[in-house]
Amino acid sequence: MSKIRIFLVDDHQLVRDGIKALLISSDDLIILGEASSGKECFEKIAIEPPDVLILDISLPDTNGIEITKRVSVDYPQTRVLILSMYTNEDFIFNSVKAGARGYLPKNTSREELLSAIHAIYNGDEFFSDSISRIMLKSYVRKAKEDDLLPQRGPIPLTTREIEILKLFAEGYINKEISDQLDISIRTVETHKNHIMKKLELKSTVELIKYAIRNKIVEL
Amino acid sequence: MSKIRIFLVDDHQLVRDGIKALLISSDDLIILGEASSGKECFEKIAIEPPDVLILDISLPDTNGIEITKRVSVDYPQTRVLILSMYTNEDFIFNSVKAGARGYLPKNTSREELLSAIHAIYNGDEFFSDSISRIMLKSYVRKAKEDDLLPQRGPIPLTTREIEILKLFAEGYINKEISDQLDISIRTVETHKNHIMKKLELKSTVELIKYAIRNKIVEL
DNA sequence: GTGGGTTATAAGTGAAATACGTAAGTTATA
DNA sequence: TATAACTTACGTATTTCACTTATAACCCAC
Repeated sequence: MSKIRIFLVDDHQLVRDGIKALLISSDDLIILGEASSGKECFEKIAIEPPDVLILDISLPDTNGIEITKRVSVDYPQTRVLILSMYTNEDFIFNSVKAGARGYLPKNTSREELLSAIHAIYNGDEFFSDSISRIMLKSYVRKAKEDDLLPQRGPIPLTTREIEILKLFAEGYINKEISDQLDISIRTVETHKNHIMKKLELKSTVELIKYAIRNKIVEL
Repeated sequence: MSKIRIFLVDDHQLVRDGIKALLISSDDLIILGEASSGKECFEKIAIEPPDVLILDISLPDTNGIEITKRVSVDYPQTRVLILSMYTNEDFIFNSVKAGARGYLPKNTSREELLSAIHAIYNGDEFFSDSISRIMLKSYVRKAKEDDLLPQRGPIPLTTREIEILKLFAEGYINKEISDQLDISIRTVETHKNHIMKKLELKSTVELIKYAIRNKIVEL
């Protein structure tokens, strides 16, 4: 069985040495190399891309998220594990968005670090309990926002009006709407006028935006 | 110390009995009552709202999510714990969105159920490991989509064209745009035609949606 | 430095679409 | 049953669309 090849990026010598010390005794891992800056990191991994890249967020010349983005594109076989003292949701979200497969706080244990390395090496994601909690909080927050933003009050339109608005906001012109609903084009226009009046909208552009905001149509 | 008052909603007698059997021996809890439908549930909790409402998703006359919504508004002091055999992300998301404080699969253990009850009674959220994993997967997926959706490729428009599109998508009609930019209305029309041709858009509605998707204007 | 591509400007023209005020017939519902 | 709300419709004025043509400015390459 081949060993998991690790590359370490952290701007503190002591931290790198600490991580190495934690990993050295695991005989299914091998430390391929290390770097203290983004520049050094890219120079070295170009020679031999590792299986797992352990990244700090804050670095002298760049940050772990930028490195993650580039690595995800240029070395898709390399999986990124973020190891950071920063645990705020923005960093986590942006790391994941950039393509990180795992995120650990710096006060993690040796066992957790090893679990994380193995998990992401096997194609899974790994987030420590504390990071998971932060992500779940964010999930809950976003789920609730999902309800608050889109509609400030019920839609005060009739069934027919919503029907017209939906078709219009889907891109049909009045003639097509009148054909589909088998009514006069004038009626379609009137309905649209009523909608605009009711909602106090001044242009068809606002009408379309209203339809999107209120999920009458997809964007 | 007062006991945590529980109310059970599930359309299967056997399930309700099972849950009661699991909880009966905990002397810091008391089963206030139970219901097998939404209607019955609302009738009974109106008399004495519980601290924790344990809800099934599927019910004969409604569903747990609708009940959650109403309870969250009408009885804010009552916390909802969803206990469902359905573990797909949509149900979880919508439950949380509706105001549920916890979500457990039906194959949960007595210990986990008790932990969940105590957690949400204390104002925390509680999701079982399996549910948490589903939520985290979704978090990761959404984080990645966050980058993919907004732009599939760079905007192939000139500065002037973007300027025209921006004003149009803000709701100005051609005449107003021509006045603001101090150009002929024919020029505005020509620009708009060019934009439509370039982007292969068939209606002004699509034009507006394009502008929103590509963040040329706010929704 | 001349030709070619891109951009920004403008116009003609007929057809198509829309805006807006008005109004009649139909349901709900109080 | 009276009133409000909803759906339907038209006339006229305005606006936009679709397609074509045209000119000046600019940049870039050969």
